[in-house]
Amino acid sequence: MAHHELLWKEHFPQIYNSNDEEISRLIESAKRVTLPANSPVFHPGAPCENYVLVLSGSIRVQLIAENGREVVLYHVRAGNSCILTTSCLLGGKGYPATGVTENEVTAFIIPQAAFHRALNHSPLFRHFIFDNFSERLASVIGRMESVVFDSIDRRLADALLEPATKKIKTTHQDLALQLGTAREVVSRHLKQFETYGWVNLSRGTIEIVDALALERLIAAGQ
Amino acid sequence: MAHHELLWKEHFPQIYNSNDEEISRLIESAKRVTLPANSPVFHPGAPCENYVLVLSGSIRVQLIAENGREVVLYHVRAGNSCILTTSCLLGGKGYPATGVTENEVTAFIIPQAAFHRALNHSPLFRHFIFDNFSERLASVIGRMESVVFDSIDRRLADALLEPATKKIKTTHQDLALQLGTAREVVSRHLKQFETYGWVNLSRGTIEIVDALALERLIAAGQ
DNA sequence: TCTCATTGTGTGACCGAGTCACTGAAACGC
DNA sequence: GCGTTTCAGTGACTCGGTCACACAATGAGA
Repeated sequence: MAHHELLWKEHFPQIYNSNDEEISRLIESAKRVTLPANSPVFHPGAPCENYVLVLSGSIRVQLIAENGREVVLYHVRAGNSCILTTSCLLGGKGYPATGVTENEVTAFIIPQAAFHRALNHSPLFRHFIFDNFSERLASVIGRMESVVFDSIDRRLADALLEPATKKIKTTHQDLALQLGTAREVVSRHLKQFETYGWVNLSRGTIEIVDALALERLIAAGQ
Repeated sequence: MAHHELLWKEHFPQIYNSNDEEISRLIESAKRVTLPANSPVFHPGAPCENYVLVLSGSIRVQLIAENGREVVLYHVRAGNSCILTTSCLLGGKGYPATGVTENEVTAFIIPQAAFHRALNHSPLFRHFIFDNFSERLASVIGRMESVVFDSIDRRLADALLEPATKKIKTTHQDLALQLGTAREVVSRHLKQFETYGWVNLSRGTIEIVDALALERLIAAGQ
C-alpha cells in the first residue's frame, strides 16, 4: 500500500475504503500540500477551486471587521474538511469568512471536478461531507448562542478550560480575538480571576490554579 | 397532472422534473400539512423524523436563552427547505435551535426514509439540498457578523428596511427578538429615529418617512 | 551587557447597550 | 364604559467596548 493511501486510512477512516472505486479515484486525484503557520487559506469573497482535507495542524475560520475585531467561527483540525469550502463549491458563492493556518498544516487538496464526481457517485464520501457540514452548522450556531447570550466571564472561563492544559501559552490579544471582544476586556477579567486565585498570570502564559472555580462559573446561572 | 404535482412544479421548480423517477417517488411519499401561526415546529434537542419543504407562510428559526432573550437565525419561506432538519437527519443529532411558524404555514413533509432515498439516488434533489444548505450556512455566518460587529442603530435600520413597506406592522418587542436585544433598547433607538424625522411611531406600527437616511446609516462607517 | 525597539499588559475615562423597576397609554373583550 | 391585557417610554444602574495612555518584559544588535 502506498504511503499516500496509508495517510488516508489513518486520517479519514470514514471515507477510506479500498473496495470503493470512486474513493480510489478521489484519492488518486488528491495532492498533498504543506502550508506554513499563519498563512491565509482563503478570504471573504474569494472563489474556491479546491476541496481541502486537513491531515495535521489546524485552520482557524473567522470573521474580521474593518476595525480589526475578529470572532472565531470554528477550527478545522486533522480529519476534518473545510466545510466552508464545501459550501462554496456547492453553492458557487464566494467565501463568507477568512481562513488562516494556526500552525504548519499539511492537507490533501482535491480539484473541484474530482470532488463533484465523488460526491455524485460515492455514498460514503457524501455521508462524510454531510456529516461534516451538519456538525459545522451546529457548532457555528452554538458559537452564536454563546456570543449573544453568555457573559464574557463565562466565555473566557470556557476558552481557558478548552485546551485542557494547566499552563496555557497565549496572549490576551489572542483570547480576545477568539471571543470576538477587545484585549482590555480580557485583561480585566483575567485580572479578576487572578485576584480570586483562580489563575496565575505572566507575560504570554496563563496558569490555571482552580479549574473547578472556572467550571462553576460556566455552569452558574443555567 | 394532479393538484399535488402542480404545487411541486410551482414551488420547487428546481427539483420538479417529471422525468426523474426518484423525484416522482419523493413527491408521492410527501404529505401536505397545515400548521397554525405561532406554533412550534421543533425545539432544541428534539430528534427529527420528517423533512420539511415550505409551500406558504414562514418558519422562524431562532435561539432562545433561559432569560427569554432571543435571536433569529433565519427564516424558512416558501420554496425553502428547513435546513436544520436536513442537518439533523444527516448528522443524526438533535436540533440546536427552535423553530416557530410566524403565520399559517403549509408544507410538504417527507418521511426520513424517502428523504434519504432521494438524496442517494437523485442528483437533482441532492443539488437542491446542498444549495439550501450552503445558503443557510452563509446567512447564519452573515448574521453572526452583524450581531458581533454592527451597532444596534445599523442593525435596527436594516431590520426596518427589510420588509420593503412604508408602514411596518410590528411591535418593539418583536424587533428586539429579531435582533437579539432588549425591547427598551429598540424603543430608545426608534425614538431617536423619530426625533430625527426618519420614522413615525404609533402603537403597533412603524412608518418609514426617510428610508434614505436609514440606508445612509447602514452604509456609514464601512 | 547595555540599549532600543517590539510586543504584551495594566488602567482610567468615557460611551453604547442590556437590565431592572417602574409608569402610563392604547386596544380589546365583555 | 370598565377592567384587563398588551405596548411603549423612562431613569438608574451595570457590563462590555473604545480610546489613549503608561509601563513591563523580551529579544536582537551593537
